[in-house]
Amino acid sequence: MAAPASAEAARSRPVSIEDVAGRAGVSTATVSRVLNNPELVAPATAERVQRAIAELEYRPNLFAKGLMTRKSHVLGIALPDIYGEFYSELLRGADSEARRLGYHLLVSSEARLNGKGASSSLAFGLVDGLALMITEPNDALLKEAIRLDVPLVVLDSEVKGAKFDSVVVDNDVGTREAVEHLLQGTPAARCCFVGGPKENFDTQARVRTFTQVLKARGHDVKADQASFGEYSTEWGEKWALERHKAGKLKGSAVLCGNDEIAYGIMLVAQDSGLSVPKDVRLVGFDDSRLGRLMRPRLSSVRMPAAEVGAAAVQALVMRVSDSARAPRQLRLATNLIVRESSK
Amino acid sequence: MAAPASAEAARSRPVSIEDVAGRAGVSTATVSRVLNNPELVAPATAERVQRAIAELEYRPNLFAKGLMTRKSHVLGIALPDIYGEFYSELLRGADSEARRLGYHLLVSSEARLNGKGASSSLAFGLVDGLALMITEPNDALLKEAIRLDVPLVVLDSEVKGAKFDSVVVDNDVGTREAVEHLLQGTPAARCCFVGGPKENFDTQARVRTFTQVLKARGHDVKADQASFGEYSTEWGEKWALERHKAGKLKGSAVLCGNDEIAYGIMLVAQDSGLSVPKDVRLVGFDDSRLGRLMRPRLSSVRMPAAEVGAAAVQALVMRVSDSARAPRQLRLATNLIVRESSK
DNA sequence: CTGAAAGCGCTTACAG
DNA sequence: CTGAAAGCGCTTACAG
Repeated sequence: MAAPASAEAARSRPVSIEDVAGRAGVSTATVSRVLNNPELVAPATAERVQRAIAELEYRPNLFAKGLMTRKSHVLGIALPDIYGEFYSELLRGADSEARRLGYHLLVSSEARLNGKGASSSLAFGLVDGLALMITEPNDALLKEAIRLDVPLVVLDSEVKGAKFDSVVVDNDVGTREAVEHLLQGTPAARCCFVGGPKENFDTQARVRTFTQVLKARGHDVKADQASFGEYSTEWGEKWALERHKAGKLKGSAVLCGNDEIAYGIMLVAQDSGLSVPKDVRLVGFDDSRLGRLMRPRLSSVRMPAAEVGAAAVQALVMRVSDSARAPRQLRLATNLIVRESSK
Repeated sequence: MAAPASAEAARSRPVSIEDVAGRAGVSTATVSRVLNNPELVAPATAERVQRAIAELEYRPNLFAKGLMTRKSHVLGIALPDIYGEFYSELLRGADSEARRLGYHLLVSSEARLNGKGASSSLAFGLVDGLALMITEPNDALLKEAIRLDVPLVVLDSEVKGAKFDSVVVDNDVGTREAVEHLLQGTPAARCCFVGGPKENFDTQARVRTFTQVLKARGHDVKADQASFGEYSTEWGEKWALERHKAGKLKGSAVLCGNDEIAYGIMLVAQDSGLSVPKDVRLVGFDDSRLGRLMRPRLSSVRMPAAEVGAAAVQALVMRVSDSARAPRQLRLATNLIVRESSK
C-alpha cells in the first residue's frame, strides 16, 4: 500500500484535491474541511485524508483557493528605495511580523512614480493589503494606491482625515531631546540643523521642532542655522567645509538629518584639526550601525524602523479581517542616545 | 453615456470580465482576447471593449487568471538575512530586473531553517519560481526548495551536477588580485587572511585562493595566517588586538572577509599608533559604502551584488518560459579596487 | 459527520 | 473575427 515513489512526477498535472479525495475514499468537500476546518470532520476520516495528502504530496492550488476566499495571504510593501539601514530594518521587521501572522511580503523597492506617472509601480495584484511608504509629497502615488482598492497603510506620511491607516515616526520627541541636549553646553546661536531634502517629511518635522525649541529659549533661528541637502556624507562634508571656511564650525553643536551627514561633518572637523566633541558637538539621526562604528561614537536619535515595519503589517492584517475598523494613526516614539560625539 | 462616478463602489462585488463584456456588447472570450491577444480582435471591437474596461475600472482577477495560466508573475527570493549592504544591493538588483520583466518579488528575509526544520520558511505558494540564497551548508533548506517543484535558482552555493540553475560570485579572481597586490610590498609570511564563519562558502573559497597564491610563491600558509570568526567589526578588533599583543600586527598585510572586519582592524591599528597603510596594509571585501567612508579609504574586492540579484531573476524568468532549458551555472567576476589602505 | 452541486472569474480549443 | 461552452481546482451553503 506504499505510495508510488514520486506520485506527482508520474502524472502530467499536479495532484489536486480530487486525487486526494479519490485516494481517501471521500468527497472533495471533506478534504477541504480537513484542511480548513478539521473540527468538522470525524477523527478517523481526517486521519485517512491526511495520509492520502502525505502520500500524494498534495499541495493546494492557491489560485483556486484564492478565487473562492479572495485572500492570498500576501501583503505588498512599497518603499521609495531599499538602500540604507533604515529600509533594511523596516523590511526585516515587516517580514518577521508577516511570517508570524502567516503572511508573505511582496516587495517593491522603487515605488517612486517618476514624474511621468506611467510607470505604475504599484501594479500589484494578488495582495491582500498594501503598505506604502511616502517620504515626500507624491499625490499621484497615493492616488494610485487608493485606486487599488485593498487595505492600505501609509508609512512616514501623515494624511489628515484619511480613510486608511498610517504609521509614522514621532520625530518630535527625539528631536526635542537632542536639541535640549545640545543646548546644554552650547548657546542657541551656535546650534545648527543640517537636514536632508527640504521636501522630506522627516526633515520638515525635525527642523520645525528644532526651531520651536530654540524659540522657546528666546532664540530666533537664523537662516544659516538650518540647512537642507541630501542624506549623504558628501552633503555633510560640504556643509562643514563651508562652515569652517566662514570660521563658524568651531564651537558649533549640530543636529544632523542622519548619521551619514554627521559622519561627513566629523571627517571635515577632524581633518581641520577640530576635536569632536570638544570643538564640534554632533548628534545624528537613525542610530545606525555606522554611528556606532565612528570614533568618537556618534550620539543619535533612534528611529524604530523594525517596529514601523511590524506595525504596518499588523495594521494590514487587522484590516483584512475587519474592513470596518476605524482608520488608525500610529505614532512611534524616537529617542536620543547619547554617545561620545556630543558629550 | 458617462460612467457612473464609481462603478465599482456601487456594487457589492468587484467588476468582472462579464460586466465588461455586457457593457461592450461582446462575449467574455472577446474581452479576454483584447486583454491578452489584441491582435486577434477587430480594432473597432477592441476599442469598444477598452472603453468599457476604462469606464468600469475593471481589473482582472488574478486568482482566476492564474488558475488557468498557472502563472502569477511573482518570483520568490529567500535570503538568509536581509541585513547589510550586500543583501540590500542584491535585492535592489533583483527587484528592478523583475520589474523590467513584468514580475514582482516575494521576499523572505529569514530563510534559515533553524535546526528544527519545522519552520518551513519557504512556505511560498503562488510563485512562478524561487531564488534561494544559501551561504552555508544547509541540505534541509535546499531539499525543501526542491520539493516546492518550481523553477529554482540557487545563489552563492555551488551544487555540482544539480538540476537547477545557480548564480555564484567568483571569489577567486578578486581574491587572487588582492593577494598578489598585498604580496607586492609585504613578504608572504606577513600576509594574513581574516575571514568570516569557517562554514561560509565565500570564506572557504577565499581562504583557498589565498593559500594557493602564497603556495605558488613557495610559501606554505602557517596556522596563524588564516583566521575565522564572523562578519563583524568586533571580530576584526578582536583579531587585531590579539595580533598586536603578540607583536605581530605591525608589518602585516591583511585580506579581510568583509569591509567591517577591515574596519575593526583599522580602528585597533590606529588606536595602537600604527599607520594604515604604512604599518598595516588592509584590503576588505564587498566594496561597501563603509569602505569608502573610512579614512584612509579602504581597498576592497567588489562583489557584484546587484548583478547577482538581476541574474537570478533572469534565470528564473527564462526557465518559467522554457522548462526544458539546461541548468546553467553563472559565475560573476569580482575585482580588486585599490584605495589608500593598502597602497 | 459527509456528499452533490453550484459557483468563483478567468482562458482556450472548437465551431462558425 | 467572434461566441458558446468546457474547465482550471478549490470552498461552501444546502441536504441528509
